[in-house]
Amino acid sequence: METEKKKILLVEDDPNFGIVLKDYLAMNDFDVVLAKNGMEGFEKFKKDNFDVCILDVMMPYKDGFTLAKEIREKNENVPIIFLTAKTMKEDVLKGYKAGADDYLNKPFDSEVLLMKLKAILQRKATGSLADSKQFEFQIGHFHLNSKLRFLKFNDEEPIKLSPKENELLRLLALHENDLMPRELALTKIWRDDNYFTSRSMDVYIAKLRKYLKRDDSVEILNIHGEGFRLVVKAENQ
Amino acid sequence: METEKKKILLVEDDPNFGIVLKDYLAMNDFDVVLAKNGMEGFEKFKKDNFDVCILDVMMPYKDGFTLAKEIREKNENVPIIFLTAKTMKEDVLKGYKAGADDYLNKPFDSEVLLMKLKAILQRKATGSLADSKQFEFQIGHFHLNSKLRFLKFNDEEPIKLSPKENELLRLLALHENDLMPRELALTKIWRDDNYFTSRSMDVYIAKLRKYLKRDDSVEILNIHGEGFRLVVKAENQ
DNA sequence: TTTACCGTTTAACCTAACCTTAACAAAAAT
DNA sequence: ATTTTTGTTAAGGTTAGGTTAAACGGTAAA
Repeated sequence: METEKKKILLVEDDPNFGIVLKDYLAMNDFDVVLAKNGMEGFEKFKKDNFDVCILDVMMPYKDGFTLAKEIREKNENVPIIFLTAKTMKEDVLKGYKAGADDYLNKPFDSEVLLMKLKAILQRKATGSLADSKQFEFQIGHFHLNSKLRFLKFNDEEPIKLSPKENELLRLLALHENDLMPRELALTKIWRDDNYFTSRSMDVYIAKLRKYLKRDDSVEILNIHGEGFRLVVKAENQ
Repeated sequence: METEKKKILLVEDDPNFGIVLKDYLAMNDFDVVLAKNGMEGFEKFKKDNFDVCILDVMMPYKDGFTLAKEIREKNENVPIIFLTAKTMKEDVLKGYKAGADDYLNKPFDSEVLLMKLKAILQRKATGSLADSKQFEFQIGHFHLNSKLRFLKFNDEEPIKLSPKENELLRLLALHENDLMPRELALTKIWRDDNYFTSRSMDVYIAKLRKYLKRDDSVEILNIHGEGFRLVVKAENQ
């Protein structure tokens, strides 16, 4: 039985918004610690154990992204949610979002935040621990947005991905340059490991290869009998 | 109760335009202080408390970005709106980094400026957690007034929206450029998530698409099995 | 009361999206 | 050489979504 309140570190420089959000989360049975800038946030993070961190990206002195990196050095697993301005251009945010467990555009719907918190804590509780949901990736010249299910190559029209394409590419990206075992994808995405699901997966590998063809520095290699490897060759730029 | 007029610092080097804009804002119940260059702007900023700053970017001696940085050093929270030439793109990004809350391309629609001012002041007041409080949206060239239930395209006759059309578009606008999950709309608007309400929602999506067709830069995309996405493409002309 | 109107739901039909399975070719392992 | 695994394309079936029109139900005008 888990009767303890979940602890949230909230780092937000706007004092009005910070307090409103803190109260709202407290009302919904979270234990919230509010820090009003990146430095204070990091101090508070070191002194306690948090279940989730919610970081504003745009803060003076130390932005949310920098803070996230420091937090990651201390703790690889704690889920991080970024709050970003809606007016920021996507390419500006690309870098920020990569490495996030989730993000929300400000202003946002408080119910959506609660949903996300619930989902993240649920995921952690059910033991799929290291699998906290990172869903944006830079893959060579591609940008994968796994939440909106699209793959963008430079400035081209985004390619829409089907759920299976998306999950598979995401799993490969999580193991970038490393082995992504067949069995892992089959159990995680297909929920069953048999001849047919295995063949189905091969079909999806072929589809992904077709998409990724436009960037020579990216390819999916097979390791016979083991699985696949998403290889991103280093560029000179 | 907030009966005080909101105080605006307007920094604009073109004297004609500056005076016209000042008068227009004054007419709309703002208390406007006009400065005609960056240096004068900073002096006036130090001597008073402003709710918003509107800064022209291109000014002699001290440009708007530089001024913004100085203002930020004094006050981390005051909202800043930039007025920029339409052709600038790099500079816009630079502006965001300096901590802009919004920007407008010159020449601009004075009503749009009012809208942005209202939105920003609203956000500050409510801490932007105002999912139930935001009723006006700029959607590309459209303006949605969700309280009065109309959608206006440029200067055309406003389109009257039915309650369902209105709520659905509002929910999409709240999630602009992001996923608006089917389930969210169904539970929030239809209060029930079943086959029929889902089909009903699709009908309303079709209606909204028809309205939005007159602006090429706005569209409602479907994310199969997940929900919809109101996409507003950035203008480049 | 009847009629007209409006917003909404339901129905119907069609297309697009998605996933699996089959089939055959190529590569790797035995 | 034979078997197993993988690469790839295409056909098939299922479900979700796009769209239009008719049916429904409530309310206001006649």
